[in-house]
Amino acid sequence: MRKFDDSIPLKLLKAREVTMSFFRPTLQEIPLTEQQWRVIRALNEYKELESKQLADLCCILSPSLTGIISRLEQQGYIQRRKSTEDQRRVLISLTDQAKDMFERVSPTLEARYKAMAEQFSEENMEQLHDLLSKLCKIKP
Amino acid sequence: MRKFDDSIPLKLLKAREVTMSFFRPTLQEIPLTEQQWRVIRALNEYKELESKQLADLCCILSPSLTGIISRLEQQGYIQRRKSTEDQRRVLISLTDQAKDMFERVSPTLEARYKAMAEQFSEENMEQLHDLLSKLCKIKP
DNA sequence: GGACCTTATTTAATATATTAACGACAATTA
DNA sequence: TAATTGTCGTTAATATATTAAATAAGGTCC
Repeated sequence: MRKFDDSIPLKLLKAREVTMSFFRPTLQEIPLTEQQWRVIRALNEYKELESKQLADLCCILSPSLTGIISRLEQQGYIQRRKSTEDQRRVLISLTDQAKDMFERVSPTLEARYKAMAEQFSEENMEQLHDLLSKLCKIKP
Repeated sequence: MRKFDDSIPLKLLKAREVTMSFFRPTLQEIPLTEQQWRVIRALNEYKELESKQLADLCCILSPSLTGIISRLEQQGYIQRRKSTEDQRRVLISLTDQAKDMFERVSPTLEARYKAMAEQFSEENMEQLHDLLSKLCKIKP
């Protein structure tokens, strides 16, 4: 019988917690939640996205994203508009305020990422990226 | 500037979602949540645990565990008693009903795990276990 | 043009995550 | 032994996760 700790889903969860511990303190100071930062980071890169695209990229389910979006909108970090072609679609983008905040905060978070990567080692990091990409391709 | 998808925390999250997709349908039929099953699996192996030990093993924070425990108790799956030496501690264990359910369900879940492991390949699985163990040792 | 089917987003209901703070008890110290 | 300090479990408040169902717009078939 396989042991409790020999579970890949559990180890992925624990590993994720360890990596996030590098960033939580910085995010708390802003303050932003982990998910809010993920959304902002995606929008910073892709400029304007539909709600569903954003959900897929950020690995957040649509119902959760609805709440996250509305809270970020209240905080003045994002704006949304309806697509003119397809009235079902909602297009989301960052406000200038969010872009400024991003430029101000990302250096600190990048530094934390670098600290994490160095401690883990570049070689391990590459191997892990590779394995996780492979793992994401399997289907039930 | 590092790209959005080059984030280890995000890739860990996505990989975990992929692996969990193998088990969710089975758990839904019982029905049990992912976290409830994690708690039951831990208790099946360690027999009796303090709330905090259980939280650490399952990677669930104490406040979340309080709710999970009370719901599992209502469903008749677990029982709790106060430690005689230290009145602060709560000792938690499975009921016979839970043990029966575990014996009935675990073969199916083990089969799903095997299907996942085979698709990913034994070699990749070993490498991933190894890398995740290493990753869990780094500190912010 | 209307019945039908599909897709995008939201709402609702319940469960869990996260942080802060509280109460009870235990160990330590003054 | 009274005060202090620390730990365990819980409660409270807010945010997110999960599933099902509702809404609304678009596309198809006839």
